Amino acid sequence: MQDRLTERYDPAAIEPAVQEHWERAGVFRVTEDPAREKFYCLCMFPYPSGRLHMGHVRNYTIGDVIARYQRMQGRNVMQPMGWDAFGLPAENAAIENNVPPAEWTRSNIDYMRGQLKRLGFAYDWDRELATCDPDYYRWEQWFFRRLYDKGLVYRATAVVNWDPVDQTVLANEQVIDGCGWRSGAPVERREIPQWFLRITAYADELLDELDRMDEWPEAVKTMQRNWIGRSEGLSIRFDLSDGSGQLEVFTTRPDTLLGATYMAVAPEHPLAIAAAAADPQLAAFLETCRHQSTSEAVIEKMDKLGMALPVTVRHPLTGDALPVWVANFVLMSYGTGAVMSVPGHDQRDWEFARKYGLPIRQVVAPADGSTIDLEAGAWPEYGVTVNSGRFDGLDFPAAFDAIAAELERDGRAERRVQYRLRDWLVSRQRYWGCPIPVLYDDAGNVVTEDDTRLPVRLPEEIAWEGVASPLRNMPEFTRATLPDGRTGRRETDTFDTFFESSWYFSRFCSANCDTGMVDERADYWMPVDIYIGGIEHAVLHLLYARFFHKAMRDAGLVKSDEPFTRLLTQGMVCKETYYRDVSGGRRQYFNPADVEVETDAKGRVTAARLTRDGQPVTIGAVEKMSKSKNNGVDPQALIDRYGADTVRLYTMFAAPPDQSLEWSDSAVEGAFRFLKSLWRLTSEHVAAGLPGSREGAALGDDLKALRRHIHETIAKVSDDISRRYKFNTAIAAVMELVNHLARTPAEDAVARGVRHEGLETVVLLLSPIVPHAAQVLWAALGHDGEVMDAAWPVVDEAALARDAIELVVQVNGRKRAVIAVPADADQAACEAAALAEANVKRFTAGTTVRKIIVVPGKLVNVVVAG
RNA sequence: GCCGGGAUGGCGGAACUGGUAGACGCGCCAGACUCAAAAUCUGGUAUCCGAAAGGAUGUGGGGGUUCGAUUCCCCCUCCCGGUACCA
Repeated sequence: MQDRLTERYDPAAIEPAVQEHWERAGVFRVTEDPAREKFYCLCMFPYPSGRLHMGHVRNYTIGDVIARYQRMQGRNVMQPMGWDAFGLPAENAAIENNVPPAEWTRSNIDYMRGQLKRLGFAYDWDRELATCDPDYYRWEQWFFRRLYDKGLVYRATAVVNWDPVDQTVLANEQVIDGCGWRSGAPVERREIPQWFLRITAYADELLDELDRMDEWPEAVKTMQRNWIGRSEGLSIRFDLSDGSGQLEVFTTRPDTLLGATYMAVAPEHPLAIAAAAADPQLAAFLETCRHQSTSEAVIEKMDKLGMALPVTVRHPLTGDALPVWVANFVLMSYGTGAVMSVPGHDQRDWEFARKYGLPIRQVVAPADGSTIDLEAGAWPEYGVTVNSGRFDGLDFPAAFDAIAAELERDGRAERRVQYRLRDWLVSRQRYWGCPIPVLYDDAGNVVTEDDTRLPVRLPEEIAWEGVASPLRNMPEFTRATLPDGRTGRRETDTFDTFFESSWYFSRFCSANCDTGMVDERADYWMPVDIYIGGIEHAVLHLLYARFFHKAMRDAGLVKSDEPFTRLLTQGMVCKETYYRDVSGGRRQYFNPADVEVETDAKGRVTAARLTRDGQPVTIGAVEKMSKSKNNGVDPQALIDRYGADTVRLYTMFAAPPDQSLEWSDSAVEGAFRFLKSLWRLTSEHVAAGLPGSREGAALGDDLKALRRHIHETIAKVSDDISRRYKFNTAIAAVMELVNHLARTPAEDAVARGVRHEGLETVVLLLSPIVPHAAQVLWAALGHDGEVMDAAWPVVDEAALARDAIELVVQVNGRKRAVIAVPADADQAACEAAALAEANVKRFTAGTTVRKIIVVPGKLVNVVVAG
């Protein structure tokens, strides 16, 4: 390590040298040490899409800052990294470039690993894993069998998007305006048998545990609670009028039962299908429904359409005949595929009833006696029952109980707890995933794979023809001998990639274990102390991972109830978009790197043109960096130009981690400028020789103020990093300190001593953020060893003492003056000083002082009247 | 549609528990250095009035609570994330 500073800050020279030194010394390799407090710091692992994007840089810098800070607190810190390597983009690359997914994925991993190393992240690379590696996925195949034996796995049919031209299943993302993204053909719904994990068996625990997860953001917990959607209600069976059977529905509002005026069933409901056989018009309607999206967002936004079925049901209380309709918004996969419709008290039912002339009845009224207008819309609030015969005049719980009791007595209903959460569909009809380890005998019966025959390897040498998974056409894969020696065939579906990402954090603890899924080392490291990743994972990934962890716990594999003690959700990285309208109403997007922006005298953006042709482009919205909007800024170009430390510093400085970040190239320049000036200040300081001890020397007012600032900054930055996770304000505080250090002359030994203390503090406080520069500066300031192993600075309470403080003086809440008072001034003294101030007198003259509010240490507010 | 989040100078953001709105940085303007440019340094920079002192206005819009509201409550607009096969 160098100990004399070059005059110029040259990241291209120092960063590779420092990284090489880390690598040689193996400083990030960790093992279990029961004597030390552990800290497991984890970022959501990346999908190896090709190159790092700014979202990755931001995510991993946040994690690295926290990991390095915890290390300086003396903890045994583990920070691993791996690859969420299965997924759809690899198949798209295979189709587009005719390169096998395995090859594409592994070369992406190699490139991106290099980029991560170039950024200087403190990872223990010995623990690296890729989920497409058979040594990884064999254990989830093994665990699938444990879940199967426990009854937590089952096979049932589910609806998929089917592309009739490409003869393949499409992801929701691949369906654009109801058509396949490649074929352009209208997509069909198709029901096929698929594998499910019984996550609903853990619904109550997943819900209840949220109350004890104090270190998760409230927003994420609320979203998970709503997603699980526990509700208590009544399951009611309506008799079909012709006596041919019953129609079962679930309702959370039995108090509105007397207001039910029709029933609605899903297009796939047996009643609808039966009726369509005799009615071509109905059959045509069901056919249009068959082309409907499977996505909730699309279904809920489309026109609500329906048709009457030639059947009625009997109301269980009144005996009235209620019509049964088929409606395109009722989901077969949710509940029983049928709902009772109460248009008076449900807005969607109201709109449907209005559209088709169905009756609307009021059966609940506001408890305060006010009236409602059912002509204007439904009234969905809780109130008191009306028009409900012998059930009139009851509030919600009383009406619920009375109606439930009567129906239960007759065996027509029972109270039930229902969840919005559905079981986890883990089958994917895709090639690039972990093979589901089951087989079928010649009669089609399910046969689970034997542990001894695992892993079921995904063939990687494949010829990709067309767009469908090649597995189905590979007899060498599908033809199999069953564990008992009979012939059969192998399942060609693969797991949802959320399966892999649901347990990788446990595997990191015992990454090289080849005798089990995890070993006892996981008991030392788990749970993860802080998990950092995008807010877009608030529900799906984080709920699946919580469930999987509990399932592993119940299989005796891990000990903790929850996998992630603390969660930090980062916002997205955004950038302005630039485009031109091209034919067909489409837009051609241009990358910001290829666009020049014009500004007016105030720096306001007025126009943008394409550098290539000098012609204008339209300035679009600021959106999440994405391929489709072509607004990604390549971090590599910035790293090459400014170095890793500048990129890290800028991403941490630009916004707090949980907010979205709008990328600005010029602000990166500012971060670079700051590092250059810190470098220069330090270099000038050490060039004059290191100062001796300042022990015992008295400080003047300026130096006292500087020392106070140094120690206030230590307190502020420590709190910002460890409690608030506000790295932007931590950096701002350090910048202020550096400005203060630079403008305070340091000519004599005492002043040079204070400056030395200040520079040491700055280097330590910044070292988690800019570790390369900090290492070199630390050495230059006269220290041996790693700055990351130096102790975090400690606040000197004595340095914080102040003689005088400033108080704001307000008159009627408006700031009129700032006064200085002794730090120990009492309330009366503050009031007197405030009232004596000339500008305060101006506003109090000729008025009566009603009261004076003194907020100690902050302000005095004089309330006057007249 | 539903669930969650957000909106503050020209821009990113700060104000942590209801107490000085705009810290820090970018940009811009002026000046210094320079033959010149770059780099660097110094000063200014919410808007309006004013030479200044100071004053008025101002945190997406409308209302409310309070001595005092970016912060708490109610209503609304727009933007973003998720919506179960993108990861």
